[in-house]
Amino acid sequence: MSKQPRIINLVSPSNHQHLLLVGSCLDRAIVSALRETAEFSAVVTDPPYSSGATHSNGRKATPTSKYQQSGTARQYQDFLGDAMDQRSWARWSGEWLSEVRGLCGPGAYSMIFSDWRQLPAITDAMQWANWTWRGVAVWDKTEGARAPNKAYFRHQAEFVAWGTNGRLPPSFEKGRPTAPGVFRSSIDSKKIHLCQKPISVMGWLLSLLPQEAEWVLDPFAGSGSTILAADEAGLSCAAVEEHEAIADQAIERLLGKGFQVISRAA
Amino acid sequence: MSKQPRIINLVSPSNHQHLLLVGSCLDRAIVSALRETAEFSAVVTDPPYSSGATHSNGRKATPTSKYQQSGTARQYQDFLGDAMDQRSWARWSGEWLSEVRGLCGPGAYSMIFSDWRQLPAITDAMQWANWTWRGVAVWDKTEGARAPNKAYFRHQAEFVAWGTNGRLPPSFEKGRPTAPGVFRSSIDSKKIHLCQKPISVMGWLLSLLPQEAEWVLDPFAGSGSTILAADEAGLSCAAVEEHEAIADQAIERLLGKGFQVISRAA
DNA sequence: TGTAGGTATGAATCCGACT
DNA sequence: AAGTCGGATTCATACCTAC
Repeated sequence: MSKQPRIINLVSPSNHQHLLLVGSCLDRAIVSALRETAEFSAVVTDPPYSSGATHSNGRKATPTSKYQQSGTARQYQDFLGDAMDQRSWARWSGEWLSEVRGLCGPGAYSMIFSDWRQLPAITDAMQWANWTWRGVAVWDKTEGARAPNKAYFRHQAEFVAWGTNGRLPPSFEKGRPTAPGVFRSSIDSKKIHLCQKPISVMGWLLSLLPQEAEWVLDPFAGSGSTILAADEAGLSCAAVEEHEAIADQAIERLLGKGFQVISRAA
Repeated sequence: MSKQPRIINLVSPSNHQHLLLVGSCLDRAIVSALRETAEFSAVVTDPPYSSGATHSNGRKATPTSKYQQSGTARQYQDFLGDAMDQRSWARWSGEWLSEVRGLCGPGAYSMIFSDWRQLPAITDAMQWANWTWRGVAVWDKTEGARAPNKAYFRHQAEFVAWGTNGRLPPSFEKGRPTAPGVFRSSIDSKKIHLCQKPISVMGWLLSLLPQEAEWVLDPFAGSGSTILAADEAGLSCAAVEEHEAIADQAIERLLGKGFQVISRAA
């Protein structure tokens, strides 16, 4: 990993600052750049799942061939970190969860997407990394999910393991609505990333944050949905993406929404 | 445990046979009575969760003091098996899951309710007991259920870890609709058991079974919702309940629905 | 039969006081 | 000091009663 990571400084039409860092969230230079940025109020992210490994060729396949149905025209960039076995994945998850917790203030939230298969591993990893695990929220993808088999319940949900860095954040406004534990939203039909989350889903997660929250961290940025949702919620977001080509796609998406690049380092 | 467990033989208005066995599903006499009954097509159950909060209430002895909000007037029977720590609970779950698998035919389903906290433990236990874990279905209790904390996502879902005894059941009818992975249904307002599941929810689970299925097993019967749902689905159900008083409440409920006792053993 | 208003409820959770 | 106990909190919903 380079000593001087590529860092793109962005400003949104509504005048919030955001950061895109190209590299690994476990890289020392990235971590110190993040530490200089802010004390984060939340980690909201969708890590690579490394799932689907009942058969060995499921594990060997690249993500796009594994997760896309045959005949799908759209091509996605393969993303990194998806070929580990489950134990390595849990261990690796514990490491980045621990690393990002060090960048968070007390009472900060972590909200980590997971499919059903990795849910036990991610909740273990959260606890190893000293987050207080507090629940599992559900994104119901509704009709968009396909059934592999009539003998199956449709895998139409994704899960969000969530917790806090120690005690809960102290202050909450009166009259604030409570956040639902199940959120229904179909998958975006126009995606630039295989696992792209709808902005409404990311917005639902961010709705839990207290009013004082300022900065949100997404160590696996992908197409940048967290940045867009954070911006809508009046928050700033630092997003890390390891894959150059995916980071470029994210920047393109943000520029298309009227974001402007203020500076690039390295 | 007695050598001669109490066994109640019931017949429903639609003329299906059901069995209620009073005792533990790990008791030898109960297990051999079940073995003589049938080869089961599914295990559908809602075991005691032995769950609880991060704080002191979690260690309180009785389910009603743990799981009911303070200040509620409604009274329920406390049930057994809810005071284990997490390691014992996982181990115990593995044992009964293994025991009941021995009573099932190839391709039989297991569908086990869990709250968010025990979900990783129950999926581990399923796998230890040699069930093939195939997914997590979600019962969305809708807006009605809530924990009064604004810093929380509402704990409005219960989860169903499900799998099969080896390969999937072979034959499925053409044109059969697929079963949803998320099912919305509010809690029954008139419950006789603290954890009573709506019959519609149990019916959703049973809708996955192949047409040839005949007998369903519920090792933690509680108020007998599985029996009622099985009867509606044209299945027979053998239900085991350890707590005498709760078994009596279940019988009363079934008699109220027009079920008749044909015979009682012991 | 329909509508409006009142009330009890939730497989909790937190905090602080007490032993 | 660590463990235990008691009471406050929360709001959308379903159900009941009154009209």
